[in-house]
Amino acid sequence: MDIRQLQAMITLINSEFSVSRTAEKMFLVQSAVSQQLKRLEQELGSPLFVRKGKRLTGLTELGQQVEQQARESLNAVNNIKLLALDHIQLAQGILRIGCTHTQARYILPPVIKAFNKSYPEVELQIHQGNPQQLVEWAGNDIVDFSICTEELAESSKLESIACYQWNRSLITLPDHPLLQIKKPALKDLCKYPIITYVVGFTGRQHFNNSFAKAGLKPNTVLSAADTDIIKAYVLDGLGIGIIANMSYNRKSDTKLKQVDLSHLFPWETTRIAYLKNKVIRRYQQTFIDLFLQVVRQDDSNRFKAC
Amino acid sequence: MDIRQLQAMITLINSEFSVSRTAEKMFLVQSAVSQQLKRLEQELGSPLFVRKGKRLTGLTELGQQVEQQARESLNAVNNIKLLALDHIQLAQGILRIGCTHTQARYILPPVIKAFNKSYPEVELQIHQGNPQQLVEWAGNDIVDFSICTEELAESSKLESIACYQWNRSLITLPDHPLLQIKKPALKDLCKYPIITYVVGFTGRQHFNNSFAKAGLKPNTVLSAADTDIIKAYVLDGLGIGIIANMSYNRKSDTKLKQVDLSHLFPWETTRIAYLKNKVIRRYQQTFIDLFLQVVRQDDSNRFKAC
DNA sequence: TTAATTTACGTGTATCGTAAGGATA
DNA sequence: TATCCTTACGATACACGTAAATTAA
Repeated sequence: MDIRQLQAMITLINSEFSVSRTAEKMFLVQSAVSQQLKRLEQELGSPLFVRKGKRLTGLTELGQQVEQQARESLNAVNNIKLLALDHIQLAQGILRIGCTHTQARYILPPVIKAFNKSYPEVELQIHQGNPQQLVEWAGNDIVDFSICTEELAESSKLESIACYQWNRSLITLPDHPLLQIKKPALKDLCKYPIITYVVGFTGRQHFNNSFAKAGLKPNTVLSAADTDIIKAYVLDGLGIGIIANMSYNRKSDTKLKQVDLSHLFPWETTRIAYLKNKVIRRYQQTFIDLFLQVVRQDDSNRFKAC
Repeated sequence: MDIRQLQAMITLINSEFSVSRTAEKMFLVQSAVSQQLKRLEQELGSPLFVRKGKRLTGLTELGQQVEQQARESLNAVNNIKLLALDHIQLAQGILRIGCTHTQARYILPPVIKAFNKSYPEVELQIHQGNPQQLVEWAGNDIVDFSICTEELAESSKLESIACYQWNRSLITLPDHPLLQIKKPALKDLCKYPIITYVVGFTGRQHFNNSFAKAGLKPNTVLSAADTDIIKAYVLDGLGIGIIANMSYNRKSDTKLKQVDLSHLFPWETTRIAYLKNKVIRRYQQTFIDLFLQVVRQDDSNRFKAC
């Protein structure tokens, strides 16, 4: 048995069973991959793949069992390479971070600045996506970590660290009547058109639940995946905004007033998630440490430590 | 990187860093292994082994980290082979069981009889040893399972299933004065010379503790690793025997009287231990099932189910 | 037909074995 | 000196690429 054979099998699975795309990804010709897969099946004595004529369409029962072990084996082999790279002290490489717009725009900048100072040779990649994608990417080793608030329970492949907790704030134009109320209630919010996040993003599910539990129906006129859009429409007078409180910036958002709403909604926990059993390189650990440091030392009262 | 290179590394570690013995075990010449190790180190870019001139003497720091991952990778590769073998329905192979004399002599016979009936093609090996050896053997894949009462907490490599609980019995010649007492106390036992297991075996540690806690000192005139020896000396009139209660056989031990002592000593748990993460072949699972079935259906009142 | 996979065959690379060269106990 | 490990070199095996055959969409 050969590592490349196992690699071919896993790449094939990750390529929807297309041998030619697997070959591309492995920098080989199709026939080479075809042969590798054939040899693997021959050595094991049973087919691993379901075939429709010449096309591969899926895994046999044995194939599914083998897939698990193959992934573990390849992961361990990859860990060996990572350990060796780290040992040579090469503070070089790529750091792939998955996150939502909110993270990329409002939390990460100081972290990335500090990280780049420590490891100028490491290429930083920010992969922006929705929570489902973030989990998928972390699980399939497309990114090194994902910074997630939702969907984490889904994947047993992932481990995660709780980083901070946040809640929501109301943002309005300076002359809005809601600003007269010190602690607005849910039913106060329902009187006005609301602009907030789309479902699946940034705690939108819990947002909905809070109203539903109170028997209320908010008048959500617009949903967006990122806070900048919400702010723009609030400024435009379309309605009131309800955003994650770390997205309000006292200094730059001078045309918007902010009111804390943490008495109305549950606290959300943001976590860094990464593949279980995967070795974490030194610079990756540094990134995590910096991230935690930044959110914990932040004195803007935007997050709560865990 | 190549599986054989990793295999060479692990075999080397398991051979006290002798390249020549590693080569023998791998059915290669020394130079081939030497080259494999060299290529592995070259690819990783740092030495894995500490050298004294040309001799290898140990692992570098990196080597130790790599060893962990290499073992995981090889284990997964081996699991793939096992899964494939099991899939071909080959009810053939070897089943290597580690156990003490007590197990081999008094518990296993009916299990082995039943197993052999189901899988006549499987070669059964009983590796008899002391509890420390049993744990070591299971941990290094020298045996497939070990049946252990002690020492299990030691190794985090192992998983185990609780099988049954047992306690001790007194055995004496038919005319012994102790037989007049219905429930002998510890101090009663101290009046007579005692024959029991050597330290490390069959609950001897807890045996000692029970007396120590009561401030008593038993008069142990002879210790043996197996019950047959103890019985022989009791028959010889050397003293009273204290043995595991599953070792007394009502039918064959007619010249010895037995008194239950479970009111005096803690219950011991016997477990089947096997390597974590290792795939269990179908016939191995059958063996475990048969073992559990036998001890749970046993009506001789010798064990307690868990 | 087009796109994709398998099979056949020749080439090049990489690993093994032989044998010689050093190093250690 | 005897044992053990490394290096050099030649042979062999094996995986890859080219190209033709086969099959599905």
